[in-house]
Amino acid sequence: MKPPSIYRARWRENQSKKIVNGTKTKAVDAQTQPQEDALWGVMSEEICSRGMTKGWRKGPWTAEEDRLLIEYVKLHGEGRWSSVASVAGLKRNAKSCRLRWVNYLRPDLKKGQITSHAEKLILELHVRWGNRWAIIAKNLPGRTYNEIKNYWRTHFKKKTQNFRDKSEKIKSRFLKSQKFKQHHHQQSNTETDINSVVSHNDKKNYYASILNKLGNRIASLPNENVNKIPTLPQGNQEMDILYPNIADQEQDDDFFYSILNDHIPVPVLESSSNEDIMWDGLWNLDDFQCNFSATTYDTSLAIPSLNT
DNA sequence: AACTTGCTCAACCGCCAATCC
DNA sequence: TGGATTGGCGGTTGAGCAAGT
Repeated sequence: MKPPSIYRARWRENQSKKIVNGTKTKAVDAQTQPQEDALWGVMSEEICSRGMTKGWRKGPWTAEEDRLLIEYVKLHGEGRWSSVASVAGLKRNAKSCRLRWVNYLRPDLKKGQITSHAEKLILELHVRWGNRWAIIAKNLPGRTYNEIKNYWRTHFKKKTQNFRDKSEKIKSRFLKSQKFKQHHHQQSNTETDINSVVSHNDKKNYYASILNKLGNRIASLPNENVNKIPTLPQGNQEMDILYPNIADQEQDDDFFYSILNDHIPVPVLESSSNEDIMWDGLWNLDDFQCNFSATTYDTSLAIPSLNT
C-alpha cells in the first residue's frame, strides 16, 4: 500500500495555487493536518482497493512521479508500461507513463528551440508524409512527434490557413466580377465593359510580368515542370477573362497568388489524399523538394469557366 | 488594473494494429 | 481461433503565460 503522500502533496499544491490566485480556500495548519492525513489515508486505500484499472491519477506530473518513472526505466528498460504502476508505485496508467517518458523524460531529448534547419526539414518531410508525425520525428533525432506536431500547428497551420482563405477570397471576388460583367452585358449591349478601359497591351504586359514572377518562383522545380508554365494568351477575349480589376497592391498580390495556384501542378504524393497536403505543399515552394508526378499541365485550368 | 486574446505545449482521448493468452 | 491486452499514433484539449487593449 502506497502512503497517501502523493495525493496529499498534489492536493496541497493545488490549494496553494488557489491561494496565490486569490481564491478563498481552506488553510492547512497544525490543527487540521492530522485529520487531513487520516482522510488522505482512507482515500488512497479506497483508490487502491478498487483495483489498478480505476483511480488513476491524471493531470501534470509531479517531480516525485518523474523520479519514480525514471528509476523504473533505469531498472526495467522501456516497453513494459503495463507493469509500471505496480512496480514503481505510480498511480498512473500505462499510457500516461509511456507518454511522459517518450515526450518528456527520455534522456536523449533535445530541449529548446527548433532550429531553422530542423524547421526546413519538418516542412520537407510534411510535404512527403503529411501528418504522419511519428515518421517525421524519426528523421529529427531528439525531437518527439508530439513536439513536432505542436510546432507544426502553431507555426505553419496558420500560414496554410491564411493562404487557403486568400484563395477562397480571390475565387469569390472573381466570380462576383464575372457576374457583374454578365449583368452589364445583359443590361446593355452597347455599354462599355469595365475591363475595356485597360488596353490590350497593358493586359499583355501585366500578364507577362505575372508569368515572369511565376517563372522565378518555380526556378527550383524540376526542369520538366518549368515547361508547364502556360503560354501567353493570344486573343482579347481570353485576356479579358484572365485579367481582373486590379485596384490596389493587395489585389495585385491576390491575383498573383491565384495565378500561382492555378498554374503550378499539384504534386501527387504517396498516401496524400487530403486537401491539407495539397495546400501545404503549395504555399512554400522554396522548400519544395519532392518529386512531381508526370502529369502534363492542363491549360484549361488557367481559365476559370464563366459558367461556374 | 482588469480583462481579452493568442500562443505554447503537456497531457488526454479514441482508434487501430500487433501481440498475448 | 478469438477475445483481451498492450503499445503506438494522430487529433484535440486546456492550463499557464505573455502581450495587447
